Amino acid sequence: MPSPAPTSAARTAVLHTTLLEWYAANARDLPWRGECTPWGVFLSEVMSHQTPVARVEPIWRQWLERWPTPTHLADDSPGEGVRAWGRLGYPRRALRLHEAATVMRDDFGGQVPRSEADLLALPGVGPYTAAAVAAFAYGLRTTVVDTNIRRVLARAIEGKALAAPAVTRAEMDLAASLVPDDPATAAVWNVAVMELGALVCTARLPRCGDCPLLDQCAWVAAGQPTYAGPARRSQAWHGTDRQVRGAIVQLLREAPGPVTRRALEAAGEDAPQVDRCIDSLVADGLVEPLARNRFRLPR
DNA sequence: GACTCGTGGTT
DNA sequence: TAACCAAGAGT
Repeated sequence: MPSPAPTSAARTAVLHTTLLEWYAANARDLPWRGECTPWGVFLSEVMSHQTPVARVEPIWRQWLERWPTPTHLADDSPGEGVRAWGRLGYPRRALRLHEAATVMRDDFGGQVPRSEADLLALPGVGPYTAAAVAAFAYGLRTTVVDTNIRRVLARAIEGKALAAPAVTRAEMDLAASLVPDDPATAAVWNVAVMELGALVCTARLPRCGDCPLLDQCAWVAAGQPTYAGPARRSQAWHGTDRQVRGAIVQLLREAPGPVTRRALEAAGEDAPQVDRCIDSLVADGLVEPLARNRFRLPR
C-alpha cells in the first residue's frame, strides 16, 4: 500500500516547522531585531531598500542616536537627513523619511502608525515596507513580499530559478496562502523566509547544501533549471544622470555651506548635463536653490 | 508595465 | 573587468 500523498495543508505545516526551526538556529543578530522601537524598525526597513545590511547598520545607529523619535527628525531640517544619509544611495529616501516623520509628529502623536493602511499612506512607504513594519514592529499578521521571499517561493514552491522581474498578483496570493494564522508566528515566518533568501537561497550562488528545504524544494526536484524569463536590463552607470546627481549631492553633503553652480560642475564631464541634473534635484527637493547661482541641501 | 532613482561589494 | 545585485517606491 503506497502511503497517501500528503495534503497541501500538511505540506504547508512541514514547511512552517522546518523553516521556523532553521530561523531559530540561524538568524543573524541584527540590531533592529529583538529590543527595538517601532521607529528603529521603520528606519531599518527604509534604509534597507536595495541596500545591503552591512552598509545600513552604521548609518542606522547614527540616525537613531541623533533622532531617537520621529519628532526629533521632523524638528530637524530635511537637508540634515540627506547629509546624515551619507553614501547609502537613493537619497530621496532620506527626504521621504523626514516627510514621514513629520506626518507621524503631526497626525500620529509622534508614533509610527500601526495599521498597514496608515503605514502605506506615508511617503516612501510601499507594500513591502508597510507589511514589514506592521509585522516586525507590532507583531501584526501581514503578508511580506520582498525580493528574497519572491525568490525563495519561486524556487521552493514553483520550481523556477528566479521570480519574475516585477511582483505579480499570483506571487502575492501564494505568499499570503503560506502565512501562518497566528500573528506572532506569522511575523517570524515572514522574516524567516526573508532570511533564508538572504543567507542560503541567494540569487547568484544558492547554497543548497545548507538549505533546510532541500528535500522539499521544487526547483531542486526539477533539476535546478536556469532562469527562463525575459532578459533583465543591466543598469548603466558611467556618464548617467544617476552618477552625476549622486556626485552633486555628495558635493553638497561635504560642503559646510552653500556651493556655487561653478563648483558643482565638477560633478560631471558635461556642463549641460550637470545643469539638467541640478534642475532635477531641485525639482525633487533634494537641492535648494539660492540667489546668485548657489545651492545647498534643503533647510 | 516600463523607467528612474545611488552606491559599493562580489564574481 | 564588466556585470550582477542588494529588506522598493514613485511616476
